[in-house]
Amino acid sequence: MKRYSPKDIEPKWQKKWAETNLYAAEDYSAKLKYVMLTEFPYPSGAGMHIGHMREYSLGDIVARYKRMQGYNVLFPMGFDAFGLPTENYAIKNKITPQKATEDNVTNFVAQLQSMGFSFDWSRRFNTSDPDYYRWTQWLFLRFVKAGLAYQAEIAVNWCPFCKTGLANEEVVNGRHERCDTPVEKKLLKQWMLRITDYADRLIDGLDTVDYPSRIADQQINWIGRSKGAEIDFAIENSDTRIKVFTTRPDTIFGATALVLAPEHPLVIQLTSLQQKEHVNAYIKSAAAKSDVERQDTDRDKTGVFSGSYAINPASGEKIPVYVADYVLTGYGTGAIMSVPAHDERDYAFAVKYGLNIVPVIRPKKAVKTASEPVFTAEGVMFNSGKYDGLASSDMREQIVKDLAEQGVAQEKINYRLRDWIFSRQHYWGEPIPIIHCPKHGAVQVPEDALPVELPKVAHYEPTHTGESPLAAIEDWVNTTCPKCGGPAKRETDTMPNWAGSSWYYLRYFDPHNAKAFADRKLLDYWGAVDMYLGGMEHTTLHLLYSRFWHEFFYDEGLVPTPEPYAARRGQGIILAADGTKMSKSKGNIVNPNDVIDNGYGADALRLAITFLAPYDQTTPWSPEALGGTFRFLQRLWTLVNEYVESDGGESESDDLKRVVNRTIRKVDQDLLDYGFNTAIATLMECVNQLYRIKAKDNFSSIEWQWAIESTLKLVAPFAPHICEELWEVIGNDGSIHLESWPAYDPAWTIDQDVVIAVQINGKIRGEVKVQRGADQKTVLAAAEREHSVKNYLAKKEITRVIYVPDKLLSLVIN
RNA sequence: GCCGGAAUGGCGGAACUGGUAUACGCGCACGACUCAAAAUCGUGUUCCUUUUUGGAUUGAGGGUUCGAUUCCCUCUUCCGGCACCA
Repeated sequence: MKRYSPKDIEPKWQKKWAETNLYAAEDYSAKLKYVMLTEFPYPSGAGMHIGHMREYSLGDIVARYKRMQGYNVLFPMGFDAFGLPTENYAIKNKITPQKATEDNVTNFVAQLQSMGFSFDWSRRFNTSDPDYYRWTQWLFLRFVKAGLAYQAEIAVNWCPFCKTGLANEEVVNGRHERCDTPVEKKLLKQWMLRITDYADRLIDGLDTVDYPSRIADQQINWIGRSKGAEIDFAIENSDTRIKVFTTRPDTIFGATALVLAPEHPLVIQLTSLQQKEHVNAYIKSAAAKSDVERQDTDRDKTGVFSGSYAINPASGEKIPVYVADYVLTGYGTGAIMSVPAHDERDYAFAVKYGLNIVPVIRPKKAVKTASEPVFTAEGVMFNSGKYDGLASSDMREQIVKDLAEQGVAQEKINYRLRDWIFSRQHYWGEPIPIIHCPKHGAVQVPEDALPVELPKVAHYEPTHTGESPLAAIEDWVNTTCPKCGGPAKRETDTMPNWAGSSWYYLRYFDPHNAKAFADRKLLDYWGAVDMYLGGMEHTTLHLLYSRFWHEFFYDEGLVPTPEPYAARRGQGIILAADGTKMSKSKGNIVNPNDVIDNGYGADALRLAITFLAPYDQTTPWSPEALGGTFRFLQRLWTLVNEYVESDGGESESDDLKRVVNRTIRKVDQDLLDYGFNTAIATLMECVNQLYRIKAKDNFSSIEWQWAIESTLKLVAPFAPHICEELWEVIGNDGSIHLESWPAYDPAWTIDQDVVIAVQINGKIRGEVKVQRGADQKTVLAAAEREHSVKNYLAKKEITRVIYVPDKLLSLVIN
């Protein structure tokens, strides 16, 4: 018998699968389609570590399982090639980003192939291919045409290290999520996408798809829909009105001040002569603060009196107008009514500046203990004129209605979500297909002139000026206006790296189409992605962005489904063995190729990654796990080879049928539930059991052939190389991966005899073996004969008997 | 502060709608094979006490129940997300 040597068999089958294009998906098959999508990787210089391989291993298991179940499976792979890391890598290595991408992709493909994943490589593309980004540009122009892409001069989050503007989603705690540099504000004219128009759809659409609640909740949280009202406050001795947003109109009688963000456009106008100096100084100091400082919630509230007064439209009271930077510009109206008695922040501010604190809501039930200074819950209104004695929750809308009749209020929904800043001041991205004409303004590049290709140049380093390096490439920038033919300049900003990934799954359906981003008939055939597996860290970035694009495309009639992904799952992160994140700087990255080259092979690695923990759980890597999965494969290898070499008689074991039928049932169920780790445990148990049975039984030609073949089929999605090899060893032609998934006979998954646990006063005191389906009387009689039980029953009276058929007998005695 | 998730042997983890807690794997111990080691195979392995018997045990405390890892209440710790969003 040959030894199990992955080094010999794995490359052999990888080559054969590639040559026969074994895993190619068919367009328009009579079979049911199944699109298994795993997030495509960013081809960095560092290569992939085993964390990446978790995602693809899981996707591959499902893809192979579905294929064996008779689905026409599309399991594609491509590369999300545009973006900063490649640009930085290229600058560092003094090569072009094009070359860097090519090198990195070659490396990535080799890594993926050495794992034996069943991707349909014929559909592969890079988002940086002009044939691909042509359609990214084309789709962007659809946003422009629909008025969902617009230019605005705004204070963007600027990363001084990466030298580019960033989207809201890319800033975490005031820092750039990729490089951890604190972001600055920079006033730039930017292209924006109106994702806020889709805020409600992005929330409501979640009801129609199968996402884990933590993913859905996170998106809902991020969008941050809150219902409230906008209320106008008149300024004393002036026609000016200040609009505030509040979710608690019911507390309006307690509003004892108006507070404006320092950036509010009316601040200057409202500032009195005496206060001018103070207010100007305050605005200046607020502007000097970084986002990190301003977002620190522990910070003392600061502010300054403007010198003006407003009139509370409900109470008619005169209240002071303050300027304070705890009020944010860019959310709501940038102004609030301050209700110190019922809001923690307003309370802290009021205490510091000596503002009136007027309670207007009290708890429904009188509380004996001293009430807290701030009462933020619902309650009963008082100090509130005609609303006194009514429930605050009931009156919330009524007050708005009443104020609306006076023309000073309206209902309003606000979102935390901001529009998506879509311009980046870098070379390595899709050029924004716009030409700026002195006469016609921003003109769209005509469809037949797409793609607007990136010029191939030697120098593309980012600038400090906020301008893209493309601006310096004169013969590219200077062009003619598509409308009038006069001299014009190209837009020099590029798209963010989230652009290409916002629609890539659609391109897999028709990757080589030169006439459209994808043929409509193919889009109709493949439909929504059936399962999308990816990282939790993309929930409020890529996943949200691509849902937005897709929902827009649906409205434009470009795609057949309102949502892109019918189901989504997020795999957990694999940490280093010490429980910290794998990172290049710590040098604790585990490279899958090292594991493979060490002799364990891809199959053992795939099993180890999957067996480690539930797929969605963050878990530390354990190198020892490889030993276990390798031994399992070795045992499988030996078992099958011994079977081939033996010439037994008839099988005399019923256990054989039982074990295999039960294994099929359990693995089936586990794969349905994504219980990959328990599926592998079941397979290990199965092989162990087969060894035990074999020791007492003959290897017969029929029962054992069925048992061995079924077992191999069950293991095949998890460890594809060894099963393919053993499939050949036992004398089969063709690939095991195109075989049909084994079915089980339910009759053979149950035992004739069952062991029944006997509890006495809640404690297990013994067990009895009876026939399946035995009645209570029989079991009780058997239990009473059982000597371990007998002692407890002596001289006692059984007061109650609970019998769970085939499982347990519970006796209560006194 | 708000939203979500988790806590089970020395370790990773298992346990269906409340029904024999610790499956599977790692590690460890002992044994077989070997001159020896590795590899492989076999046996054992929650803890305490013990010859057996017995007792305790799923982060802590309480509750419901014949019976709770599972349901309810209170609390602790950890992880992820959001956060001066009015």
